[in-house]
Amino acid sequence: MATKKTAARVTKRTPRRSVLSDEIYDMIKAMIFNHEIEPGARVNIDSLSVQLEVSQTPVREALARLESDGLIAKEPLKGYKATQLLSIKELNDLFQFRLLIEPWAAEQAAKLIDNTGKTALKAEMQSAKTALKFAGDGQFQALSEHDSRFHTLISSISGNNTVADFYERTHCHLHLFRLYMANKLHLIDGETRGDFVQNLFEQYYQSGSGQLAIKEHDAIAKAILEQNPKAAKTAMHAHIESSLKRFSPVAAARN
Amino acid sequence: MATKKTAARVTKRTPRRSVLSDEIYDMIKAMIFNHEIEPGARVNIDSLSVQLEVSQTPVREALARLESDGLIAKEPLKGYKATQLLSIKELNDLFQFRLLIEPWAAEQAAKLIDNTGKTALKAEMQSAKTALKFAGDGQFQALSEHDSRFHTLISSISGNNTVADFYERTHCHLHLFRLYMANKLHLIDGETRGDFVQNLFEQYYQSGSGQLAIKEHDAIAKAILEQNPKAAKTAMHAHIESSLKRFSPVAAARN
DNA sequence: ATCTTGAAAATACTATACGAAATAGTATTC
DNA sequence: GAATACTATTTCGTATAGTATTTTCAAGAT
Repeated sequence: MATKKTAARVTKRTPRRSVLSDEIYDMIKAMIFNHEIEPGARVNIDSLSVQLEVSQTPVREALARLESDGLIAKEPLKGYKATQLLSIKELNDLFQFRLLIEPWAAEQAAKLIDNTGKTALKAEMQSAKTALKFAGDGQFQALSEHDSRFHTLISSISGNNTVADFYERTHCHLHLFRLYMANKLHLIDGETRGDFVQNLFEQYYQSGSGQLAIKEHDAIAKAILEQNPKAAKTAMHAHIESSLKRFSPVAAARN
Repeated sequence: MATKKTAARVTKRTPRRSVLSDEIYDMIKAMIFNHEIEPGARVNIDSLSVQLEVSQTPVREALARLESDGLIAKEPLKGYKATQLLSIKELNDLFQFRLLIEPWAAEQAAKLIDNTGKTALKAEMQSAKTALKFAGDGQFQALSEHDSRFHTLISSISGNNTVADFYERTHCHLHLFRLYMANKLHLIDGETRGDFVQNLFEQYYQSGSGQLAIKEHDAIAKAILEQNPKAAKTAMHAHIESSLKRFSPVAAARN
């Protein structure tokens, strides 16, 4: 009988990856990320649960969390809808917030980094460079993902979990990626300001600023690895300001 | 016609206070706030729904939101439990974070405040003083609520909604109040270190530091009302550091 | 023609019951 | 005494039904 039970257990379906509602949360977030759910679009619980082939319960929990993340908004008795793209002011506010915490985080990271951290930081920079060489069409996405990991890594090395946590909660790379995608999609739709937008991206992200961002990351990483707090702080500050300058025209094109 | 419509709406049963799950969210948060749900205690969906006399659905949504607020932790397949009290490190991290954003917010507030803001700020200071005169037993709670409103107000006057939002999400007054209450309750339970704790609170919160905090608030409010950004920034910085000093021994007593 | 209005349809919200699966605790076997 | 098997409890997800509210839209009133 023991054998029988064991056999039964072996044949049993995979032991359950995690909690379904967490997976649904990630899935919906991804849908927002890549415009499967467009900014401002209504999010219907029923159709989502049908689409994802789960019941409403996990969908509801996921949406509740996404709401408190500020990624979707709830209007009582009217339902959820994806939040709009960042306005110019919101973009500025967000980057001002980042300017308050991230330069400090970089400074701390330079002070406190250990060998594990150094290895991780070097690895991230290395993998980013090789990935960006081949990314091709998905280059901006690859850049965005690297950017997210890079900043997350530094804030975690800072040793202050509260700061690291709040950086995460900005979901800034998600917001920036949505801005990028929104313009890109308009381009595909063949809007007349296509040339402007096209120029913007080719110039800023794929050839120009993509490389520029990596250069800025290099400067930050270098300062941290050399344990030079002042330099790390300045480099991070410069990077965030420079990044804001790159994104402002994109947001402006939509406001 | 318009009249008729209005009439019909009036006779109709109350248009529904809001969404139940929002109310439940507030209720559970309040239960955490005042130790009806103790730190680390398990939170059972079923019993909560029975206790609050609602079904499980709104409880689930509320708990999902509370989790992303960091007030409740979820262990997959084991359920929810209230988070522990802040450790010394967490307290330090939290206050470091506040030091990064709140002095800046005070500075901005001093630059940008308008008449509406001035009126609100004066009113808050005034009502706090009168409330604290009469509060008696609930003095610390009154102080805590004033503190929360005061800092929220300033961060909102700063004009940066992202910063204001993230200040809110620290739930710092809730965490501090829990620390306070935890010690207070132990006192009631008659623990032997009662004298120590008693002394701590009588000295720091009810007579001493309660007044001190108000004095510090006064200095901040004055600087902002006089539109002196530099002074506002330094005053806020000093206040947060001083506040941390007041709470550290409390947290230390529990770690 | 514009504006109400009011029913039908769609959707959000809540309640409830059930089942599958995992955890935790207890008993049993070797 | 340790590994195993069994039981109880609890979480997690599903399904479904019913109510409340918003939305839609076409007929009727101004």
